Amino acid sequence: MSATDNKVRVRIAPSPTGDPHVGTAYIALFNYAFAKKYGGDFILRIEDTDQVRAKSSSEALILESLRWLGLEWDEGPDKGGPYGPYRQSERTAIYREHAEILLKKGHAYRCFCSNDRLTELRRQQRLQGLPTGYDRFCRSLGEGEVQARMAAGEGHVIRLMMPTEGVTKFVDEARGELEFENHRLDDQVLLKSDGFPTYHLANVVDDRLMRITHVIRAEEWISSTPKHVILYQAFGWPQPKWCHMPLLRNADRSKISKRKNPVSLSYYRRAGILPEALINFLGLMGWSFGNDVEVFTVKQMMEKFEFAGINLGGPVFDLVKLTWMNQTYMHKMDDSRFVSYLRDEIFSPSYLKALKPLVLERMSRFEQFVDHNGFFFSGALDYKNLEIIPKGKTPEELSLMLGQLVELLDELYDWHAPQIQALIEKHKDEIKWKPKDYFLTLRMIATGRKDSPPLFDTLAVLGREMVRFRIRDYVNHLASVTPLS
RNA sequence: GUCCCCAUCGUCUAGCCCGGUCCAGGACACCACCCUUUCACGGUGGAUACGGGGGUUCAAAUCCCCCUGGGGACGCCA
Repeated sequence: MSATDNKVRVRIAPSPTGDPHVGTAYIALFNYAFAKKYGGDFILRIEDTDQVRAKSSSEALILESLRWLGLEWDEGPDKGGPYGPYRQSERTAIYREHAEILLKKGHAYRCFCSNDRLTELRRQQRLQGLPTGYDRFCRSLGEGEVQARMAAGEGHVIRLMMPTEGVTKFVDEARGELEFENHRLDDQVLLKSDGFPTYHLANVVDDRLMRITHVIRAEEWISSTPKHVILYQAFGWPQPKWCHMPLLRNADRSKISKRKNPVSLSYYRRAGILPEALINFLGLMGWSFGNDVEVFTVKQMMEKFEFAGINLGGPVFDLVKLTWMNQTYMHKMDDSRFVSYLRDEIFSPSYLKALKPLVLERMSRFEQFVDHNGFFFSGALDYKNLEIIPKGKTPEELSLMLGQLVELLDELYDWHAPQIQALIEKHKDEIKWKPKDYFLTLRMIATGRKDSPPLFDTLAVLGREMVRFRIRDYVNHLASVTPLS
């Protein structure tokens, strides 16, 4: 084995299905710190195998966000490297080839079961209190039948043939040895009927082909790891080392989610959180520097990082402490950084340009700009002096309506004024609110004032995360001033 | 429901592996006081935690078991 074979190689493998996620940055940070501690490589791989949900705009945002945080990768889709391509959608031939290998080796089989059958199967299993999972119906299909159905062009998937007895063990670097009974493992789909691989296949194949030595990922993957271990065994490959980081949590301790927390890195950037403050704060999640030191750089972190130092309790992502962290970094800024930050991030040319059509005709002197448009640059607003609850509506009704709205906004694919307008008009009609009640209320919540530029354009410019944040913030405010009975 | 992971102040955590130095340390938030024309920063002090029950031991936050609680996974999503 040559020296390069021993080189530490880790990866971050985000799926480009939406805004760049704070959890991605969190896992990226620990991968980065670990790799750099040992002079290893940090690889960025885009896992865009979900044809339905992958968005090309999302990938660019992920790259931009990780760069903003200073987590620069050594190999990735934009800069290439010796093990490319680094975008899974460009590697489908590789996955098909590997699925064929497993088929030949007798570790996989073709399955023709329909989605309807699978759904019904799961329903029955749950009804009877049985563990859900594929019943391995197609395992027993004869070769002749398989060939015939394939020749007839019948759609099918390729499943992994799990061992039915014994146990699968692996060492989690943060937890020690973990053990799973094989007969409980599902015959995982490896290749979907659209010819694309599932996460399990693509991930294992790529990690091997890209010579990944340590898989550092979130805790939610623990229960899939035995399947991955078995895949490595089926291919006859050596395993990487595994380490699962605790999951970031909402205040109620559930897995961090956009419904309960801002999770978009774009949001934190817009909110004026400094990248080094966010990174430092993330470094405090599940890990500590030691000696009661809380303020440190990535460089300092990577000197000290060890798997054994990981605290397994799921850390609550606390905006208040993040804000404190940001303050300590802000106060240390020099003059030029202060000026350039405001100019490039807060009053950036692109943002000002987006604002121009909304604000210009309402101004007669430039001095009015700041006073009229503060809400375009701030976060939480002050609702104390506004009468937001429409006449004839109860706080409960308003709260319910806003809850529905947040859900709807979340599902909106295109965040542009016409789409936002269509969605909101529809909701308004469905719940039979008067336009004035609905729009004025929303305007006040989004802007903190009764007068502002056109509502939908304003929401579009503010961004999904900010709008959602303000609605949520207002609902909290509402609950605090009117104790719900 | 089934399997798996986890468990120290409200929150982030130190201590736990190698039991005594811990009537548990630091930080955020909170309260009080000081500084101060205001606010903020800063300083000082305060309140607040080993989930419960059994063991083991001279001794347990630290080791073992049970319970409870929390979380995750169970998709042709990742």
